[in-house]
Amino acid sequence: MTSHRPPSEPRSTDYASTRVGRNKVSGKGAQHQDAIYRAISDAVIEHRLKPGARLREDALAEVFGISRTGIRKVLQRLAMEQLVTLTPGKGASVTRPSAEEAHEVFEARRLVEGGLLAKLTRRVNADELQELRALADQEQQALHEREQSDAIKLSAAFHNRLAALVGNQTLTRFVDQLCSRSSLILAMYGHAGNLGCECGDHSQLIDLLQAGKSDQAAEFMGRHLDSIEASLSIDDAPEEAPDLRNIFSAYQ
Amino acid sequence: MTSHRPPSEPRSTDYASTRVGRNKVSGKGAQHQDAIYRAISDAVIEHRLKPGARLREDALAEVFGISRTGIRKVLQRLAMEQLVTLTPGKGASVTRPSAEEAHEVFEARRLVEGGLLAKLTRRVNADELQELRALADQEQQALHEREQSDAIKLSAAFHNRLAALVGNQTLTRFVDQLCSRSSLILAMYGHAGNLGCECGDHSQLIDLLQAGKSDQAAEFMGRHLDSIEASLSIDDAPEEAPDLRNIFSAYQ
DNA sequence: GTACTACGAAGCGTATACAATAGCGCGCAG
DNA sequence: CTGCGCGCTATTGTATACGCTTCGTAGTAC
Repeated sequence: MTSHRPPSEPRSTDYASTRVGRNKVSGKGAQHQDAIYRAISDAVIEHRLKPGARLREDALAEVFGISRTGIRKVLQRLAMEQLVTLTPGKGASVTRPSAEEAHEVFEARRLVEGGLLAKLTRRVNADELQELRALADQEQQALHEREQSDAIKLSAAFHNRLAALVGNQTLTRFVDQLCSRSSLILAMYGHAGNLGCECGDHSQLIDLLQAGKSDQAAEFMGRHLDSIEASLSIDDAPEEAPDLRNIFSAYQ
Repeated sequence: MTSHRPPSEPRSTDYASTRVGRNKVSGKGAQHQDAIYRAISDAVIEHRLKPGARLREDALAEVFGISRTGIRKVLQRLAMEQLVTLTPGKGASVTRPSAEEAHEVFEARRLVEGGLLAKLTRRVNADELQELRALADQEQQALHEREQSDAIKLSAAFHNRLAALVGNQTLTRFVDQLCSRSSLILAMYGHAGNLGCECGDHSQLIDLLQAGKSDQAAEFMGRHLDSIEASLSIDDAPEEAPDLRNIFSAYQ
């Protein structure tokens, strides 16, 4: 779950239902736009919007009850986080991460999350550990109940929370973005049954964290991310110039 | 009349090409906007725009010869990179990084750049080392010639290039952002004489890199960034509600 | 003399209108 | 029948117009 909310906030902010009413609430518009951002972002992360899906400005404007101006702002923000791709003259679509991009994201996560974990062992406390366990448990439960969307979101939430506990907003936001992109990557290259962090890795990670074994925890995180990346079937680029001759050889 | 605003005297209006309408041979407007982005970004990084400086949309629109719409897009992008701050209803201004933010940025840089350096020792080649040396030399020369702007830019360029050599765009972009923010931090908290990476640190770093001593190089980078951070005078926040009673107690 | 209020200007936020462009189908020619 | 070219439509890109918030200033009352 993305967790930026720098601007003024002391409002009920109960937009989470993705049910963004169309009639003007006559409240602050900025808040509304933030809600739209989260709505689209969540939809992408939960795989309700699949990679490659086109996001027409008019359609979004109508759905959310604001003009294209506001939509464009939201889309631009999403584009900067690499969740959507803006093609000049063509419009916006949900990003289809390339194989290379996928590898980059996981490499970045190994580096940053591993480093964060090393820092974290020195400052984590009991309450925080308990909170992490709760998240991991919820995630496992969602997995068993085949609640795919929830599982995806909770998995990301675990990693995000882990990063947040270090207390460095800059790094936390970066990890958030990487997690969101990972979700996209899973949507493209993951198998149906395999939704990322499935095995009890997260629980084991908490164990290591609790034991204060920082090196092992960091290393474990690395392996954890490795295994996720390895589970992807990046059968690679149906990119430029697919070999039609070969693909359709049966018809020749 | 507003007190602090010399009312629009630079009305020379030499945005010569007049209407952008039809004979715009210069091709895509997107390109133009990118140029505007770089212009503002460079101005901030080179300390030609100081932290806290207000960036009025009208003024920028007139200077660059496009409408506020395009300017807003650029400003939003800059805001996402934390170079400018958008205050709702108030407008844009060059970000004034807080002490905490400054620490975060350097912590992030230690983590990421250190990790990147470890990777880099395994894949850097002679040509690339030479290029890095050239950058470091240029930077030293600029420092000796008191070319402050050039030195700042070259220092950032060195770190950026170093990151780019690893070949991970995602991490490279992150480092770029951190370097830009570092420049802002130096503008706020650095002394006039001390412009960041002044001593021959960069050269030494290349030496370690060339010798293939990855651990030492990573550690050296950490100390390098430490020393920059330590050189700042974060006398800390004259933040909200300065205690005037206390400050001016002598006059009571 | 101080403080509070009301008015005014300046600048941002959003919507709408218009221009340009890319995609697509149709028609015409070979 | 096929291949190419042209015009149309759908959608984005940009500018402009208008309303709202915020800040500054002045005036008045206490």
